[in-house]
Amino acid sequence: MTTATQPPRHPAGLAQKLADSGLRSTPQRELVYDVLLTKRDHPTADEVFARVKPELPGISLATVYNCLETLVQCDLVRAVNFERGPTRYCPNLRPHAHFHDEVTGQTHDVDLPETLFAKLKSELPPGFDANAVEITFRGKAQSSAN
Amino acid sequence: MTTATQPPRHPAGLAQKLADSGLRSTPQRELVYDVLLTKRDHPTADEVFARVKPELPGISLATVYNCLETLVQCDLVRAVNFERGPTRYCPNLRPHAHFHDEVTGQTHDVDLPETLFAKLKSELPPGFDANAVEITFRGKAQSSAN
DNA sequence: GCCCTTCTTTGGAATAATTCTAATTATCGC
DNA sequence: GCGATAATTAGAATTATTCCAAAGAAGGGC
Repeated sequence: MTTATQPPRHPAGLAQKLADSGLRSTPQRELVYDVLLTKRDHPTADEVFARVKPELPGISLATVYNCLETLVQCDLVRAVNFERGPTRYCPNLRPHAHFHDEVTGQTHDVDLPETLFAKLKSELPPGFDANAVEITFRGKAQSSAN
Repeated sequence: MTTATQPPRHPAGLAQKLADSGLRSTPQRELVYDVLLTKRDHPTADEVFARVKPELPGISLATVYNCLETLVQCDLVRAVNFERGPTRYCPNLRPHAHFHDEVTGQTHDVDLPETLFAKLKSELPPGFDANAVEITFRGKAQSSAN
């Protein structure tokens, strides 16, 4: 048979962004990124590992951690922490907040107007220069739909 | 000599708040709380342990964790998490945000108007009911003063 | 004041998430 | 194809925290 390449399910941006940082595109990195884009439910490293393994059975958990860290470094993915829970990963790059449902444990993205982020930064006392703001809500969401 | 009692350096509120929850006031709890009130630099459990030990050499780290957890439960102290770092403790009960200085690693309280917290909650989509909002800034602070 | 129950503390073992390490494997440019 | 560099792997190590079972206080009723 001929060497037919599988169509990549991930945006072409990945290889480029990696190259920008002097890094290589690898099957592991592509697949981890793909998994994040496919089901955007803020999975933990363990969950990503579980989703990735069927497609690439030889992959190790350490590699999943490495890939996730790499994607975060390349600004393709955001790491989200809630209290002491395991780090979760989010491919949504727009500025947004997170809502943590205390009942289901699910994390939802909440889009907020840019102006609010600006307003928050403007409230800082003089001498404080923020380059990032993180906003987390905790409470109950009516519907459990993602 | 007479049994002169040391003046408690912690507010009388502690014993009361504990009693409200059916808990007892103990030297360990008093001292841990006192340490938090005395130096409000958002110490970790380890740091609290180190500050408490000279006064109560027999205290164990597990007890410090227990006491801190108790104080949080009684709403006398807030637990603050920043990324994956160890939990820090804050006796400031006013609603406020935290500014994490990337250079020094210090955490500063930032008072924000109540209206801003209300505004944030009002931006949530219908069906989302938040009972807490956490705001964390990350950046550089001009002065390293606490 | 003593007993009983309940609450606390304690030290050490256990756990969870993550990072580190050293060795193997893959990839790129020539 | 070769050598240098980068990436992956398995497993050990680390960190922060929680769990556990036993020993130690403390208050209430009598």
